[in-house]
Amino acid sequence: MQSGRLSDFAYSSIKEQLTRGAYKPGHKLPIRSVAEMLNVGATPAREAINRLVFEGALVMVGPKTVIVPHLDLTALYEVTQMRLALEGLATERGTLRATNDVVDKLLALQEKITLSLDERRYSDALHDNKEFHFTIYRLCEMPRLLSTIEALWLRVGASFHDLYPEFAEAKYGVHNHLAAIEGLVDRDPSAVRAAMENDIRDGYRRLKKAAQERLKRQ
Amino acid sequence: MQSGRLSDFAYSSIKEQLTRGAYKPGHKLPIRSVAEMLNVGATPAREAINRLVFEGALVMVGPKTVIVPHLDLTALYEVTQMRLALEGLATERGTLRATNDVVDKLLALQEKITLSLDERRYSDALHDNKEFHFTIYRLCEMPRLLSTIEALWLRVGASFHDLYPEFAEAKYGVHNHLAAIEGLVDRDPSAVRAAMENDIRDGYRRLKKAAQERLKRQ
DNA sequence: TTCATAATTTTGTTATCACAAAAATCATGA
DNA sequence: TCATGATTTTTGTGATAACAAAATTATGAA
Repeated sequence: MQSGRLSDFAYSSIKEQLTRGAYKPGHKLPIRSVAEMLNVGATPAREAINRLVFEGALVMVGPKTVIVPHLDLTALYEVTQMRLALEGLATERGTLRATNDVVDKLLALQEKITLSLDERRYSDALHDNKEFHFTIYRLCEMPRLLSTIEALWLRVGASFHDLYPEFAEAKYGVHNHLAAIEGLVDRDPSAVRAAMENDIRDGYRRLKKAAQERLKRQ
Repeated sequence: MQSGRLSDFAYSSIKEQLTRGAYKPGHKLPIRSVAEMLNVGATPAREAINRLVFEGALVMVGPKTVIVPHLDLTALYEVTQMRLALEGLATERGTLRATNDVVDKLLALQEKITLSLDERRYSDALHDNKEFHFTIYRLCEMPRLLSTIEALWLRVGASFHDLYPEFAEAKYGVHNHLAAIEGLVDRDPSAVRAAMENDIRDGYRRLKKAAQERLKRQ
């Protein structure tokens, strides 16, 4: 179940819950409740929560209240800009180190994604979509860059997770992913970057639209 | 002296020490020592240290040993690439919002920097250099971007701080800063970005060279 | 001296407790 | 019904102690 530090276990657990959309925006995360739920003491729970606040995955709305962040279009925009810059960098660097094995893996992933979308298994599609992106980003072998990008994904993932299903419906991304794969085959950094940027921007627009509609309904 | 949370106080204190180069690379930071030095309990000290480890400003070299990172050219390169991407973004966005007041402030800062360099007050020069950069970055009003950039500065600042004096000697940067100011006057985003990128790259090269020479000497 | 090993000290982690402050609940009056 | 103030509960923070494991030092043999 858990190995080593309880703080890390608590951190991973909450993070996992967040990326699975287990908590609705606004949901409170008091230390003692988290501690009880995970069967750990207050100290590891506290540490995990604070770390997630530092990373921006959770927000403090009062001196003693940490919640799952509400939809925040400003944050979404800002994170998108940072994603374009950093994932663009990772993509260009990665393309130069691409191998045929990676291309095959991406093709397989893309087939899985398409299948998942057809069968409306959005959660699976989103999971493999993330794997698709990070398979490319991992190529550049820049661990610090990678962890920064991961933090950005978590940031929007937390508050926008429940929008992803309606976001995935549109099947945006398929075309961009295929373009990215073609660019990788050609070892053409700027082509792959353009495809990935397009993917990020499409996602941003779709997510923003869904968020605006939801905000209007309430 | 300290207001509110002791953890934050401890965090800021250590961070301050790091950016001032108070600790040599390899210096150990055991919880209890830090706690005693800052006159706080173990909990705040522990929290501050862990946070700095997460951010990459300190490194864990064993299950129970946290040290100030040694010179690491790989990390320097990686952080530089991220800086180019993120500070480039901040610069372009900021340029669009530049005002004459900001230009005046930058001119004043640049005069201070030049004076400090002439009088060999490198610490002052470096401080104002940072202020110069962040005065531009603050313009875009993207707080999440800004804090990410700050973390990057801290990252290299910690292990490369004692190289900055010999780095500053060369007076690199002056020309780039002036070019940036001119670009701001013209409200020309890509001009300012080019100047800032050049500044970052010059700094990287100088720092890398100094680090290599030092590594050779030992 | 050098290296492996044993003894000792140091250290990180976690649970627990006390306290002050914040948040929630309730009561009251218009 | 709603605002407002008082009361109760909940909560984050920080100190402390116990424990296991790591780091350090001491030891001894080759």
